[in-house]
Amino acid sequence: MAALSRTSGVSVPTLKYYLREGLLHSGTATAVNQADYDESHVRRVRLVRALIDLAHLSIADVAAVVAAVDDETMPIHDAFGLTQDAMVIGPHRNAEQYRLARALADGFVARNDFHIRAHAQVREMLADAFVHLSEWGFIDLADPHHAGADQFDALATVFKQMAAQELASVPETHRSEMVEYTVVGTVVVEVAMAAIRRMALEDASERRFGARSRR
Amino acid sequence: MAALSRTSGVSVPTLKYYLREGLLHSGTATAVNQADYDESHVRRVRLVRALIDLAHLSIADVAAVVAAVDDETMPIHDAFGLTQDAMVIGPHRNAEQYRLARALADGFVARNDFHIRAHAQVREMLADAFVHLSEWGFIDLADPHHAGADQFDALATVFKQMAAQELASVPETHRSEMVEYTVVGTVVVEVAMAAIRRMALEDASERRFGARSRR
DNA sequence: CTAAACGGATAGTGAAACTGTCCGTAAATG
DNA sequence: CATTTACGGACAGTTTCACTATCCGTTTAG
Repeated sequence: MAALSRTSGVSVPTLKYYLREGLLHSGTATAVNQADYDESHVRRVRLVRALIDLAHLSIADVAAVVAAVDDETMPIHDAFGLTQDAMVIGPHRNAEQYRLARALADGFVARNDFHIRAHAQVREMLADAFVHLSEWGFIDLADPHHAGADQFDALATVFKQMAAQELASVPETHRSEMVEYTVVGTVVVEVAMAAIRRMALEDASERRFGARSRR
Repeated sequence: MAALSRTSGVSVPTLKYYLREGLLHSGTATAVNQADYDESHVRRVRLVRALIDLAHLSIADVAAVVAAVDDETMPIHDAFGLTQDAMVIGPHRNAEQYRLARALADGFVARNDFHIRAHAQVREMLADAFVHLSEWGFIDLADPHHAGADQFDALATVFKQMAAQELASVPETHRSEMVEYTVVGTVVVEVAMAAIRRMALEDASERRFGARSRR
């Protein structure tokens, strides 16, 4: 366990805590007070830290994700869906404003032929984002063909291609490793994309407002 | 204040707490025990909740953002840069692995002609994401022309166009409103994009793995 | 043979984000 | 005019979360 702590950079007490909370499967016992941790444990700790540090998930949500990863009877696609639901950002869900946004989100899904579950939480994630966007005047909930709509549809096309490529590159190994790979891909690429977009925004801000800074 | 609480959906004690922590400017006092809150306060609470709920910022980080928003002497572009630094996700920053990733990130910035500050925290955000990506075999830190590199360069091009359009649509109003608008745009559009990408991933997962679920 | 390390159980800690209570004043109501 | 109600401000209390520290019996290396 000390070795696992060293390679993962997580303290031994914290590893024990993860063990208790079901985030980490126990090692194979070699004696009453000795256990071996292998490569799968290293990957697991990395997964947990990625979900906590990058996706800001709570311990309980991470537990839900790893439960889906570890359930060997659950097909890959179903496990992936469950993990996606656990990782959703933001619910607001008050008022009829939300219902409008939800309808807009469902329309978006249908228009772009996304094959996703009817109750996929990501629909609410998008609807919530729509609520915020409308509150600030980025979009108009009442108008399905608002200014930004084609912008989002264009993104849908780009992301569909990228996602197909990403899923195609998932190695055909053991089921749980494949689920882990897709889950990590979801959150880490998301952060990388966010970083690139923020760079583009700072660049654009420099081009539009930079001159004012240099009096 | 009760009215502000009603329209914003945030409890009165919480608003008082935000007032104490400097997240909310006080209203104009009409008497010793009476203060008026206007539209700017509603927007401010919305901004705070967006940063907390969507960007997962801590109260302290939100305070840093609103300080930049409120400092009327600070040019828009500088304020935006400060807020970007406060919103960064993820630092890892251990080992030489990180230095490699940072070099890769800087190369990416230069190659795509991003005009961003040399010490912009978003560089570390991207480098951190690169570390995670390499740990899982998505990219190879040693090889600057790894498989995913052109993928990211393509995103850079797309995001540059989107960012230019987004910044161009910032209304020419008061300085602080313009900064608020860009900050909110950063985080909310990010969530919307993440949702769309996750939809694309679930869609791709259905196409690749769905058949296995239906035995 | 002894001392350090191990795994497991349980209790404790510190920070963060609220929440509840009290108070003096002031406006609204009858 | 009297009284109830709401207000803003100060400050103490609470809850949750993510760890962290301490014991304990075993075991294994020196």
